Amino acid sequence: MDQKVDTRSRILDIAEAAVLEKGFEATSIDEIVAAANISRGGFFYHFKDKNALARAMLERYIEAENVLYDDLFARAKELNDDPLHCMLIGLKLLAEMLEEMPTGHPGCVIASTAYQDRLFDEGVRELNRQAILGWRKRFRGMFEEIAAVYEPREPVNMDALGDMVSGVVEGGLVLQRALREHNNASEQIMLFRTYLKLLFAHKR
Amino acid sequence: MDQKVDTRSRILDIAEAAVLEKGFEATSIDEIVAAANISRGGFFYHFKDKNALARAMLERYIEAENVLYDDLFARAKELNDDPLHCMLIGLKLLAEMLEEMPTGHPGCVIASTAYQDRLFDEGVRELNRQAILGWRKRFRGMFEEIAAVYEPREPVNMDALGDMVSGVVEGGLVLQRALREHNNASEQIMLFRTYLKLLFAHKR
DNA sequence: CTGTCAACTGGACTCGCAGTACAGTAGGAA
DNA sequence: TTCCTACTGTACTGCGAGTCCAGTTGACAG
Repeated sequence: MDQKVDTRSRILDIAEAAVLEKGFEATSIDEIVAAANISRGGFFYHFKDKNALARAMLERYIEAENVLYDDLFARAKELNDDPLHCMLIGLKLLAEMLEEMPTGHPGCVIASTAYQDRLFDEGVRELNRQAILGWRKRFRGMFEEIAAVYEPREPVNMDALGDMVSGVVEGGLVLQRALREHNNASEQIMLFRTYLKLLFAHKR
Repeated sequence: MDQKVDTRSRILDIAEAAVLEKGFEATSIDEIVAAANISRGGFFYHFKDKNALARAMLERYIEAENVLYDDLFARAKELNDDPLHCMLIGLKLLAEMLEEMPTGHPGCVIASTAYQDRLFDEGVRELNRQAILGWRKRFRGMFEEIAAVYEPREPVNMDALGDMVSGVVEGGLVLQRALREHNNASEQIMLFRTYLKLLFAHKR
């Protein structure tokens, strides 16, 4: 049964790498199977079909991303307790992290999934939706803490501002992929950071 | 020969609608052929393969988007000659336009293409790249005009700021697609607008 | 009136990939 | 010894992309 976990997650590792590099559609099951040194039957033993694989990958990816954010902002909080500065430090860390990734960035699976929509079933789409709503909640919470201390210079919709973190990252990754440059996402985050500095300039 | 143009652009119309709704991969040639009332042979007479179709669609789409931006900011300029206010009005118009689209928005083909990368050949990828670089140039130009009149409160990279327009739109559309909401893109644009207001607050 | 050409039709075929079915097997747990 | 999990291996279906090609239709040119 350790074997099971082992093979399953080996498939997921291989599939994730391939999908992030070439896209879901361009990654064939035969290819995964060959790389994992298993038979086609073995693959379908673990995953009913490609949708099941997509779902499992998304779940893992979202989980990892959440852990990453938890971690990042926990470290930021250690460095500065003020909610605004914590946010700013966290974003800086995020930008640095994105920049350090040699191949650019794995590229967010969310956008990829969103744009290949009909290839996936409702389960995958709902997972995707919940992930973004989760990030909205997370960041809105943080912005509300900031707004409790700093009065925004201009009125903003907190949900939309929360979404803007995801949006700026996703948008930056789209640019990065399309342009074949490697620091667009981190630059976009840095611009967003100065936005926040301007928006929450003075304490209440 | 009118027939040729006619059929070709009918294929493009049908393909574009299908691709924006379901994605490129999920749209089969058989399906396009059926909707256009032509034979498979007829399709391949006009387009060598699916890549040629993608290229033609992208060209048309980018051209249309450029015309749209020209138009939008020309109207904005009529309303206010000041470069900052022209930008702000243009973005407002863009946001309204996105919101008025009943089905959400056709969804930007750029992001879609970027994330299905390996499905396309170098020609398609390069087209995509050039489109984004074109927008970067356009918006950077506008921001430089603004910066000549208004001093930015914080230093910003003008290329990155130019990219941010595309990024915010793309990112907003990704959110919109994934969340199945319909005003995320326009909300994101409005947030970006208040960013610009804060950034370029006082005249030199 | 004839020939040419562009714009198709229609059918047959190859190939790669997803997914199904199912029979068989190796190895550990009860 | 038996049962179960985690596979292997093979064979088959079906779909969609792309190829090949022979034949048709209608406009226009000489």
